[in-house]
Amino acid sequence: MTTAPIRPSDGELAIFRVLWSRGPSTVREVHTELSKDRDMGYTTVLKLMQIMVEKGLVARDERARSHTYRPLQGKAETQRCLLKELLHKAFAGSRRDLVLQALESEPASAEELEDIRRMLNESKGRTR
Amino acid sequence: MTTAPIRPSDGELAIFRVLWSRGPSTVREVHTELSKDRDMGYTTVLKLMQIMVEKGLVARDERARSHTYRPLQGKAETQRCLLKELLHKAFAGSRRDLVLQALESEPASAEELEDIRRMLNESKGRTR
DNA sequence: GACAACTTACGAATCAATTCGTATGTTATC
DNA sequence: GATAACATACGAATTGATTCGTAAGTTGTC
Repeated sequence: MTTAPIRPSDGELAIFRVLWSRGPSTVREVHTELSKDRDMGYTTVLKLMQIMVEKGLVARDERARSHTYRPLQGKAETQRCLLKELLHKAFAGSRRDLVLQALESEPASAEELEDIRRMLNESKGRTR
Repeated sequence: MTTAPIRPSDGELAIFRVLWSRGPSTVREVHTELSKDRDMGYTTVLKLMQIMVEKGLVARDERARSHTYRPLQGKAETQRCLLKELLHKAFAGSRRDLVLQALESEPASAEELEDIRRMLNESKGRTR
């Protein structure tokens, strides 16, 4: 991908979440999935996904009657984009502070902390 | 602080940043500070800070002609709030993924990585 | 006291995101 | 082929954040 990732809105992000986990999906499938969390109309999801096509966030396959949508931005890519934004807006660019608060943001399980510690130590030396 | 932190908007966050670093400040002081980054009118900042008073984000001391504003939410508190939100919206609650992407979001200096690693190892066992 | 400089208050325009109703077209089934 | 079920298209209302112009009050200086 040559273009920089675009910061999706909250609604768009919710749709991305579904597309990332399910793979290419129809509006109905996405709507069904999202309905588990919050209550929203079918056409609301449809409209959002149409807008995402316009913005180039997703591609639409119109061959079938029910169009299929597929994400044009990767998950990791988008996550980094959002994190970078927050890093600058709320942490004055200090990754250290961000990680610190991330670990205190909610009670972390011992395993989770250990997992992160391990991951970090394994990447020793892998500085870009 | 008994009340849960409120998620500030981008503009509000920019003002918080100034108040956190300068301490209680007047609108003029905040405006001067923010003007270094982007161009915005004085009354824009004033209005924003007035809204923040209404929302209970800042307290206003009206004794002097130029009112003085002081943040009612702490920095760490607010950062955790924002991170928690992003954690759920974009990382499906996986702190591990969040930390991972945070470290790859931009080239991290060797010292920075080392610093984070140290911090993490020192907190060994401090699971809440 | 008149004037310049500064302050707050506040209404209103703008913009993006979100939401949904309604219109319209397609498919399948009887 | 009529009907029900389901699809897309699209206009429009709503909401929240942001922006700023203008009015009106206060202060200090000549």
